[in-house]
Amino acid sequence: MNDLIIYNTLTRKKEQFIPINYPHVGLYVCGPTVYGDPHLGHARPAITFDILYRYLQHLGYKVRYVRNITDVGHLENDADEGEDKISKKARLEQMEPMEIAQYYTFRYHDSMRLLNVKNPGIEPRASGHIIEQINMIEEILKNGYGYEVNGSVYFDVEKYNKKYNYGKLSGRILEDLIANTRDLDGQDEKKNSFDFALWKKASPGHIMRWPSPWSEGFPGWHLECSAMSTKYLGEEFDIHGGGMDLQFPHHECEIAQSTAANGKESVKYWVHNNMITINGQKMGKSLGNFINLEEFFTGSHKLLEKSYSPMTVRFFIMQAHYRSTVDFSNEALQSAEKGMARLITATETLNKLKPSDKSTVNINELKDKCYQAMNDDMNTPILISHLFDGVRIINSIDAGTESISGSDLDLLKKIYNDFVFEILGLTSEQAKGNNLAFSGVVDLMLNLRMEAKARKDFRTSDKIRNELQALGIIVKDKKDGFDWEYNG
RNA sequence: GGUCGGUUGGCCGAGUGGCUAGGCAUCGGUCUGCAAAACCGGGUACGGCGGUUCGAAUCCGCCAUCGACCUCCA
Repeated sequence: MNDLIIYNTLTRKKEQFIPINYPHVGLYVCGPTVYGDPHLGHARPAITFDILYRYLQHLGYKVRYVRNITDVGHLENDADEGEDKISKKARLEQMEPMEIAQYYTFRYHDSMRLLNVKNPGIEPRASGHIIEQINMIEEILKNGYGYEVNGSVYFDVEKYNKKYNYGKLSGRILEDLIANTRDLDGQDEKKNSFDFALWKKASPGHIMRWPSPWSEGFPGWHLECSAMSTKYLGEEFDIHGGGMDLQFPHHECEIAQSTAANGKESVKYWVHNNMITINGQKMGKSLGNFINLEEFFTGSHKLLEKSYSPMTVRFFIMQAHYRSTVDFSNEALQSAEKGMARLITATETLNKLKPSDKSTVNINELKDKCYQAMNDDMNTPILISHLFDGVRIINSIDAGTESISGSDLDLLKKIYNDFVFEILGLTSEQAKGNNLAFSGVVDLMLNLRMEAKARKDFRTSDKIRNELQALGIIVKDKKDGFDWEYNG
């Protein structure tokens, strides 16, 4: 249980995972900003940290998993006058801001359910924690690391950096930031361009606004995560996750805020997943390769040759290490789809295996390798490669070229149940067996085919096979019978 | 321009100073009435140039190339 190693962005090293309050683990992950449909970029962190959550639980930790919903928009860089993303969308569609946020929150939940991503224990909304954010700003002001200008409050990075180290997470040095500053609009209120907003006074047209000691306005970007993680996980907690693109400035600012408010660092392990590319290119709206999850599941995007099931997307993401970029292409997705089908079929074959007196295969070694892979910074591709080695073992036992003892068979079943379904979170999407009448009819047809084969009536047997195949039923002959799969 | 991270065989994608990653595709074989499935086996690698080393794809340097971030974009 103490063998888990994870890569900590803060130290840029793999470190042994030791929770602050064993056996409890606090896990905070940056969730979506709900102003648009969930896309591949949302799937990657959701799945990465779903696996971490599942694995920690599997190891016996009691995990409190917090994943926020950002429904207080963030200022938009290229919008005129720093407009709130959610309120902008609201005006465009003539809806209430909260209506937009609610709609896309449901859309996000729907996609997560399809991807078999477990619900977090707490899913706090930024809009529901305005008071906590205001309190945090007051703490920061009290400690002297913030200043108010015209109803807005900014974080004093330069002062903070004199005592602490601003830039430690992303490897930035304040002097470089000063040297590289660009000219941006609306910077004149700040002492320094790299200062960031804790509270913004709302412009007259800004719909989302709350009262505060400083102005009617809205909280700054990075504050919600600091306030909500502190509220639910405490001033110090174990793991904070999110996409690599959030390292700077978002997570850097979170560190600064928490440290400035509480006087100490809040996060022990920072974990970041890498990004997704499509056909080798960054995914972006302007590049026309922006594919949302629903388009994947239905195959409706023009770059997709076919639809890809949620489990295919999940499996594909897990076949790459979470700290590597992963490139989506039709060819790669289709090979993942086939590979996963083979893995899932093997788990079904496993349940039909008959034990022998003794084993000719080493199941304990397989188990150890699986744990070693997961313990080594959640190396799911290596885990999957071991599971495929196991597939060969399962099929060989089924074919009679290897044998397995009863106790080894039980262990093998446990390994596959634990790793394939519980930890990797795959589910069988194959429809076989869902309907007793349906599978009964297929079995009946295939028994008739067996009889036809027995009397060498191959015209009839081939006709049955071909017509079943046309209906999506794949017939697999075995030595002493048959098996089949339905991909409807 | 700055910081960081990549560049692996037909495609995807791990890993390691010398010992088969794995998947998909492909080729040969076994099985089969045929096919499929399954099993066995084969081929194709480590961006370029130098250096360290008995030995580097793995360490170092330079170059090329791709990507992320660089203050309000999850």
